[in-house]
Amino acid sequence: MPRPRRAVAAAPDLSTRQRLLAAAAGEFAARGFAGASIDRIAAAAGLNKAMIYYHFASKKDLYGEILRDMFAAVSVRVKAAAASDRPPDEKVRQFVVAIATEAEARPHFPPIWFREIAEGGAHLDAETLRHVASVVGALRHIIEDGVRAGRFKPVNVFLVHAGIVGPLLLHFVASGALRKRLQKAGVPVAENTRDEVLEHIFGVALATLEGRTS
Amino acid sequence: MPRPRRAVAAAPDLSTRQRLLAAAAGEFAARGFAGASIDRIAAAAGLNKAMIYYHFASKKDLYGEILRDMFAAVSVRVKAAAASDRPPDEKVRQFVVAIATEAEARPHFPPIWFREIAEGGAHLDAETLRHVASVVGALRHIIEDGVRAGRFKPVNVFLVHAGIVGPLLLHFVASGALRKRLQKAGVPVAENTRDEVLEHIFGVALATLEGRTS
DNA sequence: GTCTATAAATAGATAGAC
DNA sequence: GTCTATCTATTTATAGAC
Repeated sequence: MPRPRRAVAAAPDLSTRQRLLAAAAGEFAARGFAGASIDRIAAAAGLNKAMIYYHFASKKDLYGEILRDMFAAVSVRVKAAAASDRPPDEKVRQFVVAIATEAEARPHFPPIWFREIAEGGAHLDAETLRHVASVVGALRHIIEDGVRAGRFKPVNVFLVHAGIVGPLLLHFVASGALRKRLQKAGVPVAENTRDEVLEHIFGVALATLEGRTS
Repeated sequence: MPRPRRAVAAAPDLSTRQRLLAAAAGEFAARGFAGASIDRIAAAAGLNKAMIYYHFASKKDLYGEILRDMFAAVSVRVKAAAASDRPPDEKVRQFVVAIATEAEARPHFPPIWFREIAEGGAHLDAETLRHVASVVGALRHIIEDGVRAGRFKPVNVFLVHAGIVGPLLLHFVASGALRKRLQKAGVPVAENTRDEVLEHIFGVALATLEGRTS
């Protein structure tokens, strides 16, 4: 049911804008920034490409908005995990769940993240970089709290971060087209449920932090 | 000092071909398949773009050769690890070292691998897919041997694989431009040596296989 | 807000001289 | 083997009608 009347005249049409953002996310995920086509994005949104330049300043700006949304969402959820009053191991679990939840909410997230890593973060603007930084920062706080509580060893943040994010993104990305391709090549791809994978990754991170991995 | 005379007339000029392959690897790593430009590859090799079509059938064919070289090299080294007569834990260490060694021998390897994962392996031909499959297969054999010897628990291959390859590639990629970008954003990027990272990843994999992570 | 038409640059690929 | 010149399609982006 449509709202009976527009509240204010100036408000931009969110529906069109978000259709463009959704179509763009799919295109950037499938082909990368340089390979994505403004024409294809517009067509996928059922619109004309002139509409993209009506709503966004440039292809780079459009891509930047998608990146900002992704990392802002992760940042918020991860900081909430770090700020919770649960014990250290539960915070680590929440950290893993935070990344998984936002990745699942955006199918384009894992592939775009992978590509952005491959490009050395070339398209991350200052604000997005702060969000990325705050994700690592939140994990560092979780570890430091655990160390203070006598539960964790002071393991390097980047090793823990890579041990969580690497396998997690790999799982989500490999659940798609790559899985089918590998199956056709004779690789017996196992059926891990989402919860099994999360529990495994959490268990590995906890073992690392509790000093059971060396 | 140039060789005094060409041995056989038909032999293709390997030097030029390999200059093109090296330049292409850099371009594909930096911009992805769709974003890479034949013109830029030729210019980076100090040659003309017509030379690319003299040595390769198409852009896709050129990219395919780079992918095949990468995964063939990893496959060979990983199968050697699986076939060695060392104890199970040493085979796991060799598996980690195998991936790291080939990644270090090719700076373009980690970014291209990440991008190919993001694209669902869209550019992997049948032969390259067999190489990828054999990497997972080798790890599966290592795990099965360890289980038979009573040293490992029967952990899912893909979980172990993701736990090794994810963090490893992340480390190599994040050692480049991304590290500098994050440092400028205020993230105190730690200085992990190559050996520390490898030892950590090996330790985590071993803990997983020995059932110390749950 | 949405469209068509178009500009201007660049893409992959080929022809043909040397 | 290596080059210049060129073909054709596609690219990002804009102008201007409605």
